[in-house]
Amino acid sequence: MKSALRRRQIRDCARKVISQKGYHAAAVADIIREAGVARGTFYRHFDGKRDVFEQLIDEFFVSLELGIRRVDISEGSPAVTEQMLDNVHRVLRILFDNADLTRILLREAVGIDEEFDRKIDEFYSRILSLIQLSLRHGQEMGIVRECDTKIASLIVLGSVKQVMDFAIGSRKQLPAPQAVGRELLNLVAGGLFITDVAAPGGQGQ
Amino acid sequence: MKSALRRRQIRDCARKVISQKGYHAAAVADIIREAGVARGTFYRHFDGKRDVFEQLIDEFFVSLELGIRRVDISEGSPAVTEQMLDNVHRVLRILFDNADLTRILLREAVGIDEEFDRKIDEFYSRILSLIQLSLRHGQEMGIVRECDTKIASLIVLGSVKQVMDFAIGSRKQLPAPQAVGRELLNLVAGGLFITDVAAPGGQGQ
Amino acid sequence: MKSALRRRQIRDCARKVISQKGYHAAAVADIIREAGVARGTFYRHFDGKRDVFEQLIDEFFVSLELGIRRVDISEGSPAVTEQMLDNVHRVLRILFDNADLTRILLREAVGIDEEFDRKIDEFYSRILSLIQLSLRHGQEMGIVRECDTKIASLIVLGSVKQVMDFAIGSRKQLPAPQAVGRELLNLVAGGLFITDVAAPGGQGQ
Amino acid sequence: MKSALRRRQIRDCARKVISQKGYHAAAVADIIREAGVARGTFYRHFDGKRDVFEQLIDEFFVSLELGIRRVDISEGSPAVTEQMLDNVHRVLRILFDNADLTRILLREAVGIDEEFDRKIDEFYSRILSLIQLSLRHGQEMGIVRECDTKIASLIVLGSVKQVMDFAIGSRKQLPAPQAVGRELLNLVAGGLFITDVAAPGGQGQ
DNA sequence: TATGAATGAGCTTTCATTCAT
DNA sequence: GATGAATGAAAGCTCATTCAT
Repeated sequence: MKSALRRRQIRDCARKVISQKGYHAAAVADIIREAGVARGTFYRHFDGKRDVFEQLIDEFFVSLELGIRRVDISEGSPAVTEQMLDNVHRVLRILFDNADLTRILLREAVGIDEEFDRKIDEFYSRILSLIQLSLRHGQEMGIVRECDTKIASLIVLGSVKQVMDFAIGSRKQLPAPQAVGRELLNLVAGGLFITDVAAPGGQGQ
Repeated sequence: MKSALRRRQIRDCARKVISQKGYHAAAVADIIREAGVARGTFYRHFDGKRDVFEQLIDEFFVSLELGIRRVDISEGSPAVTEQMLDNVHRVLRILFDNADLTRILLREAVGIDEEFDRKIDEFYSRILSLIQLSLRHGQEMGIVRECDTKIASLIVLGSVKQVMDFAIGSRKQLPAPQAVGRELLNLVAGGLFITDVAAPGGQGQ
Repeated sequence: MKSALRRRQIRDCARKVISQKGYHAAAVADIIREAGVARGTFYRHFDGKRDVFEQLIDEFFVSLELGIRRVDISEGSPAVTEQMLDNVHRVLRILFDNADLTRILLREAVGIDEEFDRKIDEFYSRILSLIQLSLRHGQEMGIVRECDTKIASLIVLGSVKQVMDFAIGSRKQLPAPQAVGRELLNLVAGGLFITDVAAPGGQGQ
Repeated sequence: MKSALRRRQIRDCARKVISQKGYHAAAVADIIREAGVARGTFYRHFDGKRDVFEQLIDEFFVSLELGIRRVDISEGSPAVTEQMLDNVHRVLRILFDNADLTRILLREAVGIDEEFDRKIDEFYSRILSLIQLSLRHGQEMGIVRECDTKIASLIVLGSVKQVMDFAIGSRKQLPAPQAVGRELLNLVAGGLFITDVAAPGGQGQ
């Protein structure tokens, strides 16, 4: 059981170091220095730098996916709208509470190698499917207007990612997650801004 | 003048190689092999791998920023809505026409090093300012509803990025830019989907 | 402690290789081949070629400076003349016993770079000060005739260097240090400025 | 004939650059920049960096060797002592007047490669022979006392080199060559082995 | 003759990983 | 399990030299 603790300790240090220096700039030497263990110890617990990193990401993926509950459309369950908003809220909270992992996901996990890119693509694909499913349910229940739900889900995802990226980037101080959540929801979920574009599809672009 | 051609040739090869293998996986050796020139030739024209890469990105930034025109609100100019839509269209076209550079921008230029991150952050900042300015103009003219224009601009940017990322990722075949543009505009610009979220701001999350 | 041994082993090989091929011609590859270690091992123990070289020189400087004892002019101490001669003898012995380092100092450590040149200049400055001090003491005691002790010390140093350089250069076989020492002393110390060394070596060499 | 001028111009620039930066640090690029010519032009006139350098040294050797006249012991010629002193004076003047070449000879021409080392050794050998010959003549005429003329000549050479090295090294300002020459001569020539130089100490050092 | 773009051998250095203790 | 010295493939880069124009 000692082993599991060691593993976690090293993983935490890797998380810290990588979120600060970036995946490529973070050397194994940095991680073990931070953890106060020897090189060999590191390799006893992980297959290598990529491995710790992958575990970090995997773990975060699990957290996030656990935060997203499938919309329950059976009798007596809460309003679909509310369930969707709750999902967004939970996810935002996880992202805010794990700013370093969020940073890693958005900024460091990109472009590691093909296989890793695929893994991340697959994660986002699953997220997109869930969003799309929710939107479809909303449409079925007449509370989401007709649209290409594929693209709509991309917009939801992209918006969350960009807002989080901004929140992370502005080092000064993170905006309160509640505030960000509210704004985001008002805009994305509540209806956007250009009030009078009557029949946008008509413009023949 | 020959020199400029050579430089361009190498830059084009770097563009190809990096968009295929990624920044870190692409070695200078790969670039010069692709270009069919000697090592020294590469270093005669560029300070190093990072330098070509930076030039690639810089050039792309210029293209993109040239594609975004400030909204003209003087008498007799086209409707603000139309100008905004034109901007989105032009940018989408540039992104689609330079799928490899777009891929590089979205997937490879992230996490190179701190200085580079800053450069990209600054680019996005400028873009965000332009979007925000347009939205403010729209509000002044009563065609964009009241909202936090900062976050709204993040949503516009994030949406475009995510849609493009998806378009790039689906290797099979890129969706027609027109189609993507239309959908995106309908949704982002025209108003979103959840029809009846009455007063989401009230929930005080 | 193993580490210190490795370090010494590599340093010794560097000493051998550099004294044979010269600083510039000696590649790190040559040193590690001689030492039978991997590239990484070399860089684990030294910052680079310059670093080993500097350590080599530093170490030699220490040996040499340890060989030069300040002239003791208190009651009951050996004659100043004798102490001066002893110093020259000790230094000559060290130089002869470390012919390779002497060669490195005289022939390879020159013109490496500005900083190194300064380091060597400083070493010689210290030596010159010691020589000058001895001469001054000799003058005070009336056994060294009046002269510009600054230039006199340059002459002593230059003579030793040139004689050693010659000894090293004649690859065939080094002259016996005793012989060289005796000649040198007779001429520099005995015939030069020390006025009353009546019949210094009996000239019989 | 234009060609000869070009050659000289480039050689002069090489002289300047090399004396400032050192042989290894001075790149061909530095030399041609200083000379304001193209790379190809440089290689049209010289076989390479080593070649200019060698020419520089060769030329200096010629100057120096021209400055040393064989001692004339025929009837009616000036006193041998005077001829010897004249030689030293002439050489010192050349060295002082060409401080940059002197610097190159003493500090940069050492340890270039084996062949070059040999060339320089041979130069010094010739100088040593001339010195030794003078000393022998002096001995024959009873004005130089008995000693090992080989080592005595090394001492003369080493002294001059060291004094010049010091003069060059003290960047502040070169001591007047006359002063240095006088000091040097008083000590080396006057006080050393020449037995009957009546009152060399008188010249007010 | 002058030019300067092109060459490429060869150098230093890094760092993820292995393995004997 | 822990250690850290050793490994060596692989990368970036320099610069003296060549050669087509």
